[in-house]
Amino acid sequence: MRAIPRATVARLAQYLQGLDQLEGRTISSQSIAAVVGVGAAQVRRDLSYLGHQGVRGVGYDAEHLRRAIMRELGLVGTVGVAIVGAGNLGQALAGYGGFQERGFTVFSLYDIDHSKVGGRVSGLPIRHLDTMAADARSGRFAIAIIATPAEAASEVLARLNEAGIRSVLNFAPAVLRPPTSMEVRNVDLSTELQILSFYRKHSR
Amino acid sequence: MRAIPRATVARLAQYLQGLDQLEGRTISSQSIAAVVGVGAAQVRRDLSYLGHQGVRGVGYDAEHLRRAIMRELGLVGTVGVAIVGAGNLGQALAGYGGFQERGFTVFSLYDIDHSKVGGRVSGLPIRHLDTMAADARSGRFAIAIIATPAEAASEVLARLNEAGIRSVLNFAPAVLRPPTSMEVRNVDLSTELQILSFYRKHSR
DNA sequence: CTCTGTGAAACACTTCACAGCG
DNA sequence: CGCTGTGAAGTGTTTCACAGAG
Repeated sequence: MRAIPRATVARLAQYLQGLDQLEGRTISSQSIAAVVGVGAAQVRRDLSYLGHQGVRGVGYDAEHLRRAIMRELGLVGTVGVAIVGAGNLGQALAGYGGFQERGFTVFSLYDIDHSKVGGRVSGLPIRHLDTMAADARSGRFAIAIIATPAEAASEVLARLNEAGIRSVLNFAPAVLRPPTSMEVRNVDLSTELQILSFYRKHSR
Repeated sequence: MRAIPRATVARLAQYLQGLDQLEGRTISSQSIAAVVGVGAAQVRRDLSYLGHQGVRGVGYDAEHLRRAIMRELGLVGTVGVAIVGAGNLGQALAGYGGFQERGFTVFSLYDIDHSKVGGRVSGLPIRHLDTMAADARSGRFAIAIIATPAEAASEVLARLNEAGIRSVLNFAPAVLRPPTSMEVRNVDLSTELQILSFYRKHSR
């Protein structure tokens, strides 16, 4: 029963968001399933990885469940995040309001452009990339978001690895081959559009 | 052997990117595998869904393979894309240079803010959301990217569906429940960070 | 009687290992 | 020989269906 499947981890995060849209002290697997669009059996199986959280005949206690999921996802206290690359995308991400309310705090942006370094974006400082490793090691952030051009991405990834960062969200359009010690999630716009293109073609 | 697995479709898009980094007229499953970080057997299995494309003892013809993948992904001619929401993120996406070279053309951004409508971002016009359906129906775009606030997302999705758009990439932090006629890929920053948080916790 | 938790079956996807083609 | 294409085995994930708790 140990070792939560990767697919389940991804859904737990969705259930967490979904809980916000549900009313009532207790909720059933059925109602969660309806909100996130999966089967009720799937929800029960997923939640069973957290141990017995529900009450038979009644459902799950909403608040208790929220905490249990957050604990399992490591969302205790505030998690520090760094944004590497202060270009268009980096700045847009810095302006995204959802971090704070989800328990994430952006510590800083990093760039190598001297005309940007020292400035601020959405209230966040832009620091030089060379200072990143020290900030990482002193625990200012635990997760990094790569928002650089493609050419810079693998270099940045190597530096992050060296600085002991294990979790990376990559927005650069590059195929990154992370060391096994790292967990990298790629969000490549081209790839996503290409996948959508396939499903468009195969829907008529 | 028909019906390409979803997982394979996602990798085909990656192989396509990976081909750019490989030299030579012919390439082996081994070399593709090395570039995108999967097993060679996986690559061969995936490519076999395209029919017999390789030559035993030699490998795959790079140019031929690229075309075969593009054809399968529906990347024939140029595919039109719309960006809904001309805020921070929408503007950042509009400035992303990778669309053109991958065969996608952004037709327009859409917004409801009258101070934005009529303006331009990165050379692209911002049109009123109310004109979107007509543009969709006249074939100006086939894929839409939602870059609105969370509250607006499901309303936009409904409008897109009504306008006959089947393929949507959603950047709004909302759990969207698409009709079965649509294929929606969600890129939710919070969800991604929460998943990364889990793997960070479970790596020490 | 309702709704959870879970064996067991079904399904989906990946990897192995090798026959066979060029 | 080298490298593809693919049965067969293995692994991971989802769904069914129901026992059992409240």
